[in-house]
Amino acid sequence: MALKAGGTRNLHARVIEEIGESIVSGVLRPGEPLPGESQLAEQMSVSRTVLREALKVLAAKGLIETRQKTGMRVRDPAFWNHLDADVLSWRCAAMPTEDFVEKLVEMREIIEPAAVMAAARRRSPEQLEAIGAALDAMEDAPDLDAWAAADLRFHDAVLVATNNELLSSLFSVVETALATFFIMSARTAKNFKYSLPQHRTVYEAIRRRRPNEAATAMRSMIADSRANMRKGKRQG
Amino acid sequence: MALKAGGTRNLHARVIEEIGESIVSGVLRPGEPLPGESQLAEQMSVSRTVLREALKVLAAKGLIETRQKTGMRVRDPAFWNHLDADVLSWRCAAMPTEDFVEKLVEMREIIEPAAVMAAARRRSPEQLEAIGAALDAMEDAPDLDAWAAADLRFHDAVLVATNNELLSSLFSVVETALATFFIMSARTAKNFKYSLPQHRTVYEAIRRRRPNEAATAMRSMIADSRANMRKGKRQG
DNA sequence: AAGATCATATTTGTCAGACAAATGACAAGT
DNA sequence: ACTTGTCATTTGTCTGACAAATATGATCTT
Repeated sequence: MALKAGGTRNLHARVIEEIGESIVSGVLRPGEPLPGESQLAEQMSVSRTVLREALKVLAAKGLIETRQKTGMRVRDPAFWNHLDADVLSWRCAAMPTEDFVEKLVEMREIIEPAAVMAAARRRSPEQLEAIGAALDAMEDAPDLDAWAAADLRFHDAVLVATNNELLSSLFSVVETALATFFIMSARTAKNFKYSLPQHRTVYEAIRRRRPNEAATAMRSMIADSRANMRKGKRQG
Repeated sequence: MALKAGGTRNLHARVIEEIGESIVSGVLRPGEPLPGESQLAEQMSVSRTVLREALKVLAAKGLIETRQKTGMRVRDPAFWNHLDADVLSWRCAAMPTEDFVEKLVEMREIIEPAAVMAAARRRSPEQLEAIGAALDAMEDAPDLDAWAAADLRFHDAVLVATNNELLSSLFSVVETALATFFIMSARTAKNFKYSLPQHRTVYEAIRRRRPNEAATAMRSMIADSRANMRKGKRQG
């Protein structure tokens, strides 16, 4: 959610990020043995205690594997928790290749139409209202940033309305990763197309409990979003 | 993947599991402050060092939040990494309610049809062969366990063939959680319906690069699987 | 010479105690 | 009533030590 300020975090957080990024970005290759704890701790100017706390977290994310005497090794990417928010963000920071963005967009194309269908069936009145509030915020948005923020809230509200926390959790992970690219693209796209009418169509379909209508509207919305990204890419 | 043997793991692993399960199962309610580190460490008969390593991991999973002076608090479930393999498995251990299984099945219904479509478009020859190998293993399966294992390999091979590690990662998390319920159900279902023909249809559709055929076959497969679970439930 | 067995050194795992930094709570002053 | 400052408590970090595991190489056996 909030952008991480790089300066005043705890030490282990910095260590986690530094090593994690090195692994995800490919600086540390899979199978490669890392230096011993003592050595690595000294190298990073932290105590072994702090380093170990960081290593445990990285192990929990599936990035490394540690055995006594052998030391630590970078695990094969197949074992990484790709859906971990940190892993994903490190990957975004390191690998802004179109290939990866495509994978994220593909996830979104799978999740969101299914999500609006579920939301149309199961949303509560309060959840519907939350979606409507985000929609209003988009209409009143003074600038692009406010619009993007409200848009995110809109999609988030829809996902919450599915009443399936696995689904909303998945979306939040994917979406925060996509948001960076999205904002980037929106900024560069001169003739950016605000897809408010489609948002309203989605909202209405959810309100009237029409799963199929909601899904088709959402699909066309995503198609536009994709087009916007392409446009931004060409101009950037 | 492998079942965790409870006995000889490292201390912090045990602490992680114990606290994590307590949180996910609801014994420790959200917002509730945990005892201080020193006290908690003594209470669990481990050093503060070990306890802290465990707490960092739990914090990385979004389960707890720690601030100086205030201590630790259990975070609201909205912040949990529901897609974390551990969180999910703890939840399965603690909450075998039908409600939760429904959510898992819903995820599967969303993921798999989309996945086979992607696989039909992008699979490599090697990936196709892996799917076929799993299919053969299912045909030759001597007992239910072997059949279930091969079935899992089949679905896994399909997901890998999407060439989208986010998708396969998601599936592996959901599926391992579902597997426990699935095997349980299969055991109790006397007239269990082996859906091999449908598996073959899926395979053929992927081989011939027919996304839509693959998707419909997969959908009917999942529908049968769901019916089997219901059947098992009634008889168990 | 080849293989099995064992000793050892190295590395992670765990522990205990200390101090630093942050911060909520409360007292004091305006 | 509000601000300010002190204080105590809790987490954050460091250090050094020992236990447990195990890869490596030496030694012994065949």
